[in-house]
Amino acid sequence: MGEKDLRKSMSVLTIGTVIRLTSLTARQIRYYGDQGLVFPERTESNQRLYSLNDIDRILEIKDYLDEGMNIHDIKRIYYKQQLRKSKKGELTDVEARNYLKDDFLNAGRLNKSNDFRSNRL
DNA sequence: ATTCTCACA
DNA sequence: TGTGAGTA
Repeated sequence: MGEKDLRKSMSVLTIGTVIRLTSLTARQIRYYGDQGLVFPERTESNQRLYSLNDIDRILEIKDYLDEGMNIHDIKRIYYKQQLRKSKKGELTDVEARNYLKDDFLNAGRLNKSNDFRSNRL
């Protein structure tokens, strides 16, 4: 990983900045984090801090949502992407369990109607 | 002035 | 998802 990428992964932007850069509401931005789609850091005062990479991902999520996908579909996409990145590490296995566990928990109550799993990446 | 969590007439 | 309340 180069220095440039390192800078892009530095969490230094407050949610206010993210709002201006993405035209999304604080509610939506925080929600993506709650769903494990982005992982902003936290300051000692519990303030969320986003990186430029987070901005890219948030913008991407926004597009996917506009294209009709739901949080679950997007989760699957990033889940598969990470499987490809780390071919078979122990960390992946652990994270895989977390993703699935989280998936099942949320699947228990809400939306059972949206069952179009088309976007296989 | 900003952001955070929580909850819903 | 919006929004208002009550904080930090």
